[in-house]
Amino acid sequence: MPEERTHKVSCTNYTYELEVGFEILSGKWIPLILAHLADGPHRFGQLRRLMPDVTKKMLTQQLRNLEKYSIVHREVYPQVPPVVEYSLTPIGQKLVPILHHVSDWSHEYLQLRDQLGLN
Amino acid sequence: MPEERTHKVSCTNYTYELEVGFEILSGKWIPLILAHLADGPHRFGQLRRLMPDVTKKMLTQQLRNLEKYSIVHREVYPQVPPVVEYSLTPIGQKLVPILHHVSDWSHEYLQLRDQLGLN
DNA sequence: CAGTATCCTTGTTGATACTG
DNA sequence: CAGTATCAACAAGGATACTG
Repeated sequence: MPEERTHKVSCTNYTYELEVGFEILSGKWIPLILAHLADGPHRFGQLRRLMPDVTKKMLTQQLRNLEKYSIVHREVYPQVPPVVEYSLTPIGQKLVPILHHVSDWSHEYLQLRDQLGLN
Repeated sequence: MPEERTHKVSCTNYTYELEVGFEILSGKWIPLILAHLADGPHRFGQLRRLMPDVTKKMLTQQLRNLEKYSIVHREVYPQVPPVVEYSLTPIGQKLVPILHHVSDWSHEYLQLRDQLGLN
């Protein structure tokens, strides 16, 4: 149980930080990429096989964004053919519990909708 | 401390639920709207004043989406002029801790970037 | 293997004017 | 007050071909 918040949730810092977080997390494949990297470091080709619907272009683009934000580390082993390994940075690791919470919430949400016979 | 997960995070159900959650949360003004509704029910005009950068069209559109997903309840009081009040549903309430976590994470993230002198 | 480059389609957001 | 309707602008994503 987290400690009670005494300030209104919509104070300026709070909403600014909220938007920062969601901006980093926004992107069609970002949560999926993070979920896979949460299992450990992966090579580019491994990620591609885990996410067959994502084109190389999009996978590269979103990984580069995550790298720019220091969420993901990109390690290049200069070999021929090249080997590139992606992994979560320490601050990236700290996003993982949030992914769990979202997944848990969705689970409950989907169950509720089933119960009510919606959709 | 949440209990240890024994399954790989990227198993099918997990990733599906992850995407459901993030789909509901996606939309430029969604987190902000939810943050304000977390403080209690608000009328349309109140929300507008709290979010002056959001056009009426976008505010309506995103509120209607949240209503469609049963995250938000829309109560119309048939008066002239009309009064419409928006509030979080029970399952919508359960999203609030996730917003807190994202904001907390961002706070830590921004501090770290400051420390490292990045950006 | 791990990308880039280019072009194109689609989805999202915004500006503005109008309404019960 | 709480919206709609219409159109325009822009951003995000995808298909395909090429490369060190």
